[in-house]
Amino acid sequence: MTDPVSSRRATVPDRPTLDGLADKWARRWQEAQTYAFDRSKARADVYAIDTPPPTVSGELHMGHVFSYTHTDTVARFQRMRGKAVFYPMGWDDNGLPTERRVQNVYGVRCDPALPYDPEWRAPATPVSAAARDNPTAISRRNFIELCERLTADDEQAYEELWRHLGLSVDWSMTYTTIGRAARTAAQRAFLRNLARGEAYLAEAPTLWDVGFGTAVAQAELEDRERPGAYHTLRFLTVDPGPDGRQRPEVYVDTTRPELLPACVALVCRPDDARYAALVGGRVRTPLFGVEVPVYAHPLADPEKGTGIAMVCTFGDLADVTWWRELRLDTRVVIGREGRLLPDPPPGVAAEPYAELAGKTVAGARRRIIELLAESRDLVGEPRPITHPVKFYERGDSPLEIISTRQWYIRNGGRDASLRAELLARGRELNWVPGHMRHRYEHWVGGLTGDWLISRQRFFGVPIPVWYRLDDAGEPDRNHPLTPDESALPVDPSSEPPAGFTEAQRGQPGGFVADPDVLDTWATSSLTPQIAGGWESDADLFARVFPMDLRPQAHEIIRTWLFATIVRAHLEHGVLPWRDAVVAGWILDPDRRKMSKSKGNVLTPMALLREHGSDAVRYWAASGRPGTDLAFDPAQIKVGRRLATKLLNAARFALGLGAADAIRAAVTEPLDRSMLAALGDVVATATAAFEAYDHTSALSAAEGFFWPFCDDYIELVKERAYGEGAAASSARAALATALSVQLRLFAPFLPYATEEVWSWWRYGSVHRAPWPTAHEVRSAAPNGDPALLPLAGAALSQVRRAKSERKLSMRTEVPLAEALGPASTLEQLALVADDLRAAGRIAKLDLLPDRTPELVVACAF
RNA sequence: GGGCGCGUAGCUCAGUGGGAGAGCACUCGCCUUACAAGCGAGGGGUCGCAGGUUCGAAACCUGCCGCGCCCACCA
Repeated sequence: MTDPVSSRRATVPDRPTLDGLADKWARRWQEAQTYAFDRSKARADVYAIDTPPPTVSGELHMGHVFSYTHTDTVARFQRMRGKAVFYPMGWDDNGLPTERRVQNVYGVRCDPALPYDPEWRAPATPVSAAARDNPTAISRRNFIELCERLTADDEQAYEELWRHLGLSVDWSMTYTTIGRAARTAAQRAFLRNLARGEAYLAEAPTLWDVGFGTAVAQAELEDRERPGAYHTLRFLTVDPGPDGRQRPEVYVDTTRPELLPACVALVCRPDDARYAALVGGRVRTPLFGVEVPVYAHPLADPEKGTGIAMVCTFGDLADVTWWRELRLDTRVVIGREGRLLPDPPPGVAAEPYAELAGKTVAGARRRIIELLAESRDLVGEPRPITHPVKFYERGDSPLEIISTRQWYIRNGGRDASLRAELLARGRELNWVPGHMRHRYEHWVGGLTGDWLISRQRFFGVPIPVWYRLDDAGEPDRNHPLTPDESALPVDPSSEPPAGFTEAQRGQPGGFVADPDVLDTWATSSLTPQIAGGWESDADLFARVFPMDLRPQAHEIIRTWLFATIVRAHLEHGVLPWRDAVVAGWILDPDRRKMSKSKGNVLTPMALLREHGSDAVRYWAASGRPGTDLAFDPAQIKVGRRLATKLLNAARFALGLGAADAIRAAVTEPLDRSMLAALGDVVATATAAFEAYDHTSALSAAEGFFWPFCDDYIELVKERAYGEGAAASSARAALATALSVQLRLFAPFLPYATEEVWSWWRYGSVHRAPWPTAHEVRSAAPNGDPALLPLAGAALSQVRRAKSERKLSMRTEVPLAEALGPASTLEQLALVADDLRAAGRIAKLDLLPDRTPELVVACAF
């Protein structure tokens, strides 16, 4: 039997249409719980997906549609193969993107010093640009309420889009990264890291975003090309030595003259003869007259500027390296607001510094250039350059480096053995495509420090820690107070630690809360644990963890993928998943990365409504993992054509009575040939899906389907109309082919296939078993796959004869002669009746000939 | 500066040692009772360039050119 499900009389619409299918089936799938995870299945029978929770930042774009469709095709394939597919959705609503959006939409800023105002109401509509520039200060709690309100609206819209697109998600398992489960998991994991010594608190130079007022991590940096200028400053040597052995002055190029009061040394390369005599001596900074040492260090680049660098605390990461390795002094001048501090650092005279105090970096730079020019310590004119400047990837102003106290998690950045373990995890992971592994290797190999996880922000998971205050009111940061895991999640800023009362907050002998929140990656690095019920649903966790698949974008290998591996390695000692499939970009038709600002009219929902979800999914599925894909409306139209064709071909086959004939014997050579070829297609598509090559699976199915329609159906049409064994053979083959092809297309075109399935089958095609080559071949044993292409080629020649004479295809051919090798003609004889019927050939002669290939000559 | 990937028809892309392909676009036809939102036929490429390996290279090796992405220490 080809199908265990008993067939029923087909009920086929007269004019099938794609319109309205998404609304109809999305609702029915929800009602029928078609995609519900069956948690009675054991781990071996589960396929678990660690879905990327999209950032809740206003709108999903076509890039999301692209990559989430890929994952959905995999989920549907695995489900049809009999796996219980664990496919939750998450929303990443925690963190800076949400805060920024709240600030912009409502024209507010958070001031944690303000009291909560329960009467305060946000503007009902997005505010003007002017209001954004002069934001209203509101309390932390008011601010968080706005974050929650805005993300709730967005998440509803996101879900609607995903449902319309047809993602086969189990929506009962949805999580958010600010939700209770995520806060609990993030705090629990942090506390365990702390208990094992993997999390620690340290005071150190930190990358600092002035705009957001928070520290950021190495993984969140990006370089941007910015205009700058070299300023040549004149330093005087303190002691030129006997006979002026050393030069009396030295010229130093800097792009940041405003950091002159923070200068702590000059550095040149050890082998640089120009400055060799200076090394070990001291020079005096211009304007401030501070004596600083001159050192040699291999990091100095003789090609840059004058070849000798001014080291400041801190202008860039090289300064940090020199400061640490050369044990330099610390002279801090830049504060957390990005302005020069009111007081000069130790050893710097108050008088010229007062000219700079309180100014922004840019303002201080303008003023110090004037001062240096007046004192003739600025040599020549500033020379404009363009150079890469470090930014927080979501920030608007260049990062500063400020010494602050922060929490870190060990990630191998300072620990060779942990780094080696994490590199080994990367090699253990199955990367698709394989070359994406390099991104991981290089990132982990190039780490310069541990993972900074604390953020001086508001809408995030609070760091679950308090500090005891001594009698002088000073916090004891060496012995943080932690909650019991059973108390999680906690908000230390509104709950006291065990053994204290709220009245003791901030009092000597009492306690104080750590004011910071966790970086959003410190939560989203736990998505397998959050979604899988870690420590809250042990039964579920055992069935889904470690997961099978992590689908994600390549630009967050260094963040999300790496951080997730770090957390699972530290907590569970395993990889969090077996396979990582990395999606490519969506490009504009002009080959540039598609940007939200340019995406204007291309909102996903508008495209889904205009072309239909199956059509958009078809376009998305034409991109393979790791490969960029141009947005192409023409491809969407092709997808729509395919889905429409599927409806019409099915309508035709079922109209012939194929549904009732599905169990009849397939006896005719052409029918057996078609099914033999289809068996090969099934084998190809299955192997492709197993290798996450959904594109090849689709093209195999599609490559079969069009000739099936244009040649096979045309060839058997006349026979299938008739009576007897030959007719029922055609109808049975049509029914089997339809059933198999619907299932092959189901992962890509879930709506059209489900619609057709509903005309004649029971249940959902998405719960039907994935076809097997064995199933198809046993329905029609010993088929010769070559017959159908041969018959198709012969028919094509007849069609060409008519086309060249500008005749209708229904024109009768009085006589056709088929010439070719005897063996070919023997094969053709097996399908000659079908060929005559389809070509409207009155008389067909088969004439053995020395022509190497079949030639069909038509006489009219 | 380092790494990774890409370069095949006008466009979007398959093809990894033996016939240069698909879809779209284009041209010419066809009311053909599943589908005119359809069908049939056709034209179109020195496979980025130059060497090498091989009986044979779009494919393998080397170099170069161009494009993209990721990373990199702001003097």
